[in-house]
Amino acid sequence: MPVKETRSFREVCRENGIAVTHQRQVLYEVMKSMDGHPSPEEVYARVKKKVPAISLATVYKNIHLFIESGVFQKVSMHHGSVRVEMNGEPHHHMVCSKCRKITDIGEKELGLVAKRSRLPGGFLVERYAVDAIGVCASCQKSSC
Amino acid sequence: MPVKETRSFREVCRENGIAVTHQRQVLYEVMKSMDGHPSPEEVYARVKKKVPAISLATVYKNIHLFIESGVFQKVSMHHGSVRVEMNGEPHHHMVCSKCRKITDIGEKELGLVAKRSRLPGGFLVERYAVDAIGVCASCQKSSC
DNA sequence: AGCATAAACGATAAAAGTTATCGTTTGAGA
DNA sequence: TCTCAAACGATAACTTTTATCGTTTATGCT
Repeated sequence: MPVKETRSFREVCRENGIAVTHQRQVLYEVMKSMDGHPSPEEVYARVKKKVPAISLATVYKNIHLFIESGVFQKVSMHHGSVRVEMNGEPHHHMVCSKCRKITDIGEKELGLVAKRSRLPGGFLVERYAVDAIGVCASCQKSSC
Repeated sequence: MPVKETRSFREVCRENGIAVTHQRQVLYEVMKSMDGHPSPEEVYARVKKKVPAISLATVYKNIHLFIESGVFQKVSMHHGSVRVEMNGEPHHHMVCSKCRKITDIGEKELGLVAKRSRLPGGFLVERYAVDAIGVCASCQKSSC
């Protein structure tokens, strides 16, 4: 049994002022062991094998907690609904992590990018989509 | 009334083999006139002012049609459920537009990025999330 | 260790976003 | 103008996520 891992999880909890529960710990360890970019349902299915009585709500609540605490990250700023792009010009996005606003920024203004069309594994690039994730000017001013 | 716009919409429809309906045309023009990255609900609210009887389902169906036809684009490829990132190393993603698989790629392998922490408008960058969107090796081989 | 309290849990209802169904209406080509 | 496939509106259903609430558990204090 990995004592070191256990300790680091307890430390993570202490740092963030959250309780060390059995469900939380198993969830953390299962997620750590998963490759790729699982959805909450996939995580739930895996955790359920070890803690059959766990609730999906608990999985969601703790995934959020881990993300808020910075233990894990969201792959994308999950926009909640489909967003449509009508701007035909090549550009990227500034995404505010507080208010979720998406603002266009031109390729040149962003100051990017090596334009490689082949990546390792033979992946053929059609386009790059860059999100600069941070805090917009007005959210920096407001306290909330 | 913008005859030129009307014509270009008719051409778009002809190119894609879809009918020119009143709802479709109003939807197209409203979307063209909107700044930013509206959600289907926002588009629906706007279109409803001009075509009060329009159905939300029609808005969804046509937004999909426009995206499939390449008239507009999706802002982000991975939407549907939250995806969690457990890989702590700085990296980005290769997203296959055919099979939707998301593969990690290290910052150095990608050969990217200007590390600016301030962007125009005072936007404060916390991190960059880069999606290289294209076709993965196995999808290049397969015909479908 | 025992106890009080706040936090977390499970079950489940509800909300939000999206898709499917189906009967009716409409546009495109003959 | 007529025919028929396509598109429409209404709405049910489905998926994902969040909120509610009564019960259980972890934590800090004695």
